[in-house]
Amino acid sequence: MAVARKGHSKPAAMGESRRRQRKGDGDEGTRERILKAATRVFAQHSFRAASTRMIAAEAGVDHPLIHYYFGSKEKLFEAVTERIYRETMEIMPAWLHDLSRMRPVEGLSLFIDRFLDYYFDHPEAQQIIFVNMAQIGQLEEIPGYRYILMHIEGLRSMLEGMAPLPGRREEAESFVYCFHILADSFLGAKSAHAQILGMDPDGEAYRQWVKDTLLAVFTPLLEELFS
Amino acid sequence: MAVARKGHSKPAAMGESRRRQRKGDGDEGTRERILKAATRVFAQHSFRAASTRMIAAEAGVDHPLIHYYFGSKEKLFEAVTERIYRETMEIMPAWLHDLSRMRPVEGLSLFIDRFLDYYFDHPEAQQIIFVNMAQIGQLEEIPGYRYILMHIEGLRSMLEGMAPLPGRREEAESFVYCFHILADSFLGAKSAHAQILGMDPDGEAYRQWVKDTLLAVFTPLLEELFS
DNA sequence: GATAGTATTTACCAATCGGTAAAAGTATAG
DNA sequence: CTATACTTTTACCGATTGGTAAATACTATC
Repeated sequence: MAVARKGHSKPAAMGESRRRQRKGDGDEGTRERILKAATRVFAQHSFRAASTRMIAAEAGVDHPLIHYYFGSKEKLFEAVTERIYRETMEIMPAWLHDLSRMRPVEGLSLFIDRFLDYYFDHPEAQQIIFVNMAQIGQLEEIPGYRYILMHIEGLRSMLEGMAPLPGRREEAESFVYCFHILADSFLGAKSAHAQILGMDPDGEAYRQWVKDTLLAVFTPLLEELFS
Repeated sequence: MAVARKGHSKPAAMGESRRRQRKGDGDEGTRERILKAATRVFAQHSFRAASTRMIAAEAGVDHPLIHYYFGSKEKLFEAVTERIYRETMEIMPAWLHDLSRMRPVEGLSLFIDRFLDYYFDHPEAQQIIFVNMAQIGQLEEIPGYRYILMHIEGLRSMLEGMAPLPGRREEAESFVYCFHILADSFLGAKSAHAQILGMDPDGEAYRQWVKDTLLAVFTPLLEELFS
């Protein structure tokens, strides 16, 4: 008779034993494949709208495996948001590298390039934030939203720690906050913006439009802050 | 035996016959109560995440009445978005009244006040746009998204027709588009922003923050456009 | 009061949801 | 080979989804 576990066991023990049973899939391990599939699905649908069956199908596994490895939809979502938060916090400092020795507008341009480089390669982060944004602060409290708030706050505090942010404090804060919110919309709802603009959401033209638009809006404010 | 209709009949005939059967509810008519309840529910949940049962409960009716009056969830959503689009298009010109004879920054300030006055009283419009934004342009095509796109486009073209929008055309377009996207986030996801800011989403402090923030970001750009 | 047309309620349907129990498969340790 | 632990699959549960059929309630007209 199978043992009835509560929660789930930690299959990460056992050293190196699960890494050969997959077809031609680059042997990732079931847990990792579920996590990656969940990241993709949660990037397209809010926590409520996403279903464990969709994630299982995306990962090519049977849906009970999700509960075997993660226990619940909530905990899977938490694992996804936690990883994204951690990875983003690791990469963020690189975006600021050498910016302080440049002139403000050039620094902003380079920052936007680095920022867009990363998020066009890892769109899920901004997408997950965007599709769940309307639910944050609402009555229904979902574990994992915590990491979304920390993500927003992390980006904000990093940008505010950005070398020189002089001028009136309130305007500097508006600069940082609005930059993030705008970028989150352009990257998290890119298919909508691209459709409105008549562009391919994954094409170079859209990327260039995002950069030009952010520069056009924030350059005057930046120059005012430094005047 | 009851007649099996396909679709649904048009209960709007019969002149004046349904307006007395409700308790103390201000006698609205069932159809109108469903439409208003649907507007509230669709403002909090995306089209997919909202359910006809939630709407029926919100309206205080049995859920088959939704299909009796509107035929399907899609058509109900379409009715909601169509009305919001129509009402917004009607009110928009008033936001621009007398703005052209003012100095740009003062005009922007007054415009923001009128804009926020309306959307703090009618938050559903921006909320519905926001919670469905990520799905627009995606594969799944939902009737009613059309009105959302028309809403965005209408606001954009109205603002661009705003008396003088001089300067480089691209920057003027960035101004208008980003203003709308930012405002949509501040109003459509106000509970999230308010939580991040530690404010009450329906309080005067948050409204003031929105105005100050929009002014801080767009005043320098506006002045540059007019220089 | 009978009739006809509208409005509402009751009872259902198949599909899908998150989640669970238990059997079946698979590998390793002794 | 056997015992054991881990992994995967099968089969289910109750709840909810959008939607429908049919019965009932209501109201105005004749």
